[in-house]
Amino acid sequence: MPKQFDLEQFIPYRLHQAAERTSQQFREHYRSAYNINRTEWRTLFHIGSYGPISARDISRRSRLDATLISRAVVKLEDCDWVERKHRPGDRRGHDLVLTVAGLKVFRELQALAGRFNGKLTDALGRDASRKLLDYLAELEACAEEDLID
Amino acid sequence: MPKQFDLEQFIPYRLHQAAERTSQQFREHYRSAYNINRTEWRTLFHIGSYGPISARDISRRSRLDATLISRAVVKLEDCDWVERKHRPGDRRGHDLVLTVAGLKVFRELQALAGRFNGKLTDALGRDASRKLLDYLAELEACAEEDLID
DNA sequence: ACACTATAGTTGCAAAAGCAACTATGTCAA
DNA sequence: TTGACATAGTTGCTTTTGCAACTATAGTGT
Repeated sequence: MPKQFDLEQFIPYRLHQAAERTSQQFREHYRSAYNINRTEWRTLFHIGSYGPISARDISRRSRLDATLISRAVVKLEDCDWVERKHRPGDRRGHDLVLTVAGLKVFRELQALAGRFNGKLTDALGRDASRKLLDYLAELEACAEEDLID
Repeated sequence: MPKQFDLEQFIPYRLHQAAERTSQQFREHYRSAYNINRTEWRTLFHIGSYGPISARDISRRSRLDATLISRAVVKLEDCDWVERKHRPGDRRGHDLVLTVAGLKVFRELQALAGRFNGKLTDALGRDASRKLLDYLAELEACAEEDLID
């Protein structure tokens, strides 16, 4: 290995550890308060933030498998938080929008996420937080290329 | 929400996205080359890097559920990459060590991980990479505290 | 009209992860 | 000693995720 490879400096590993730990409390909250899982809150946020939007577009944006979004939408419909309407003239996809109840949940979770993120950002410092997001964007771009010989 | 909360700036979300994308190629490799999963390579790396070590200590270090480590160790034993020995005087835990074959796999994957990480580090720059790891450590420490309310 | 291809979404199945309950062993103090 | 508690690990079950195959609809070219 080139210069003593150390697991603790392996970026994908460390990113995953940091992601797990920083999201844990947030996950506990949306689980206990709303009985939804990660895919479901993400789907809710995508519809709330970018809707009307199709399941396929949520899948592309979030890079989650279309299957996951499909099931999440069914669940969110069952909760009466999301409605789907066929786009006029195309019976394949749907436009997904939040219901009034869904919007309420979205706003509550969004406010919580904002405060949550605020604490992380404050702890790190505004400048470092911005740099962190930049680094992450660079890494994501970098991961498009071939990283294995 | 305080100042237009944007999903794309939600640190836990972005960390997870970056982790997924940067680890994808590495995952594909250890899957196709060695038929192991994430928990298994991590367990292998912990034993290779820090062994002899108990399953419980791997669980603590990696923050993976003890169940996962237990099953991973069984799998790695089946591959004849890991051996377990009772610690003298305590029949509860075991010391886990790599076999010769396991060491070979470990070294190969370790070398690959080193090159892989090197490319990420080079893309980001040495200085930024170091800062990134620092930020991640800070965030992980921060996640120990109460971030909700 | 017809075949061919692309798109949107769903279903079924399998792998992976997470949780609670369990066995077995060790520790400690009354 | 023995009773309470702690530790290490395993088993069974459920949830979550991931993949491949499928239906249905739309577009394209001949």
